[in-house]
Amino acid sequence: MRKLTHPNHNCISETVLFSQLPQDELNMISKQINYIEYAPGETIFDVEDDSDRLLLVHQGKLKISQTSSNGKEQTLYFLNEGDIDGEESLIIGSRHAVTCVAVIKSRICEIRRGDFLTLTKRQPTIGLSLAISIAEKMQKLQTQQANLLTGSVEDRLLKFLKDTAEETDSLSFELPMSKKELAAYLGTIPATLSRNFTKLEEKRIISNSSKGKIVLNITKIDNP
Amino acid sequence: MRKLTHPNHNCISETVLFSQLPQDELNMISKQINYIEYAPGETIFDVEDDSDRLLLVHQGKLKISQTSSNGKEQTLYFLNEGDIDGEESLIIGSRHAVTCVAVIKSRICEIRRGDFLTLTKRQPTIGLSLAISIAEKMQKLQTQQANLLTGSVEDRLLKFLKDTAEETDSLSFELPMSKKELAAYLGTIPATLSRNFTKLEEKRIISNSSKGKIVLNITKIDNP
DNA sequence: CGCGAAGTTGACACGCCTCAACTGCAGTGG
DNA sequence: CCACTGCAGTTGAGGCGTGTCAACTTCGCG
Repeated sequence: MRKLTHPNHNCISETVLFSQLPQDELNMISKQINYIEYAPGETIFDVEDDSDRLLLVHQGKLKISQTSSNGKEQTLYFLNEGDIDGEESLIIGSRHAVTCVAVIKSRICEIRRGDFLTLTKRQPTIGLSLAISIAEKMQKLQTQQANLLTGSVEDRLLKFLKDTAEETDSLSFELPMSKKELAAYLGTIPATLSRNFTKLEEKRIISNSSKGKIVLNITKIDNP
Repeated sequence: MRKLTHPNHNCISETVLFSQLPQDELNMISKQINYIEYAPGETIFDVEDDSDRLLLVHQGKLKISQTSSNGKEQTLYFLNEGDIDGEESLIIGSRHAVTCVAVIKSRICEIRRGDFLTLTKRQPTIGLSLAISIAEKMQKLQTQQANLLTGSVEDRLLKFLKDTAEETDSLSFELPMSKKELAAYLGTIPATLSRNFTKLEEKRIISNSSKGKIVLNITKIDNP
């Protein structure tokens, strides 16, 4: 990690969490944030880390994962440009068993818990914004994990591909991550994932055109 | 469901969510809550229900479950006396794919979303309380599901038994729910659960004494 | 070119789900 | 009071998906 000088870009004002605040308040917060660059693979925080802070992703991609009692690691979700994370740690304190690492080179604005708490006293309305932010994340996490809990790897993979197609607004796209990472995200291992890609190809649901491009052969994207 | 007269018991003031509010505010909210009794098996809300409201469980036991795309139902958690639920629906609107049913006869205080939103405008600090409440639930849910995602049924069952022993503060206890429900909670089916109970008995980890009582044979409860 | 990681493919075993039959128990009604 | 019914729970047989282990190929990079 490498601490950077204050960015001309203002992470704060672009965030829904703070967008309602008056200008002078924004200026105060700006002085309290750290702007930090992380190299690929670097850990932003992990289980033993107790320095609680809010993350505003300015550039790059982060991965949030969880390691359960038997030692297996499960990817929960990714953070991309503009995403916020760590809202819970602001109010509860440290997050248990959650790890955050940079997937690629990333630049992040960080706000420490203490600074945030004093802010909430001056600006009580921010609590509601925070609640909204957390609630949205919870719903996201909930539906993600519901998919993991039920259904086969094939089901999960297909659902992921459909979702990706929807996001990119195209039936032909590249995977947003490596297959190894995708396996961890889908709660499986590369070997099994590979077989399921083959399955879908044999069923003519996808075709694997040149250079890792995925083509979905579905007339109607019927996601719930 | 059966609407009851206003309870002499005040759900509101006992809830952390509202405990900070002044008395006159508490009185106002009290007029807006509904006090309702649900029979066992009755649905409090489900996927298609869009009447968003906060639930304060006064008596009884409720079950929150989720049905994923392939039709399988997964129990997420239970609500007991004093528990709150539906915080997310207050601010986001309806919760997707989540169902709530009464396990036994239950009495619940309900606050409608609209009423709550006007409340937050008068009392902005309540937003932070709400955020805390949601964040805590999110952590709970997160660790619960992490256990589901990894490890065998046997692991999950044993962990559940240990947790239950810890809660009841005794190595000898009755299951807090039927084995059928426990199966759904552990993400499996009764048949598989039954076999795993047998496994644990053969390993002398538990003994199934008279009348459904479980006895854990562990010198040290070594939960992480 | 050579190294290491990513990805693929095969053999294999095991856990879990499916289906099904059977038992035990509680509630119901004749 | 005792069949009848229905549901919870158990047990068995069987099959499929998935994790494990291992060998091999492919790819990217110094």
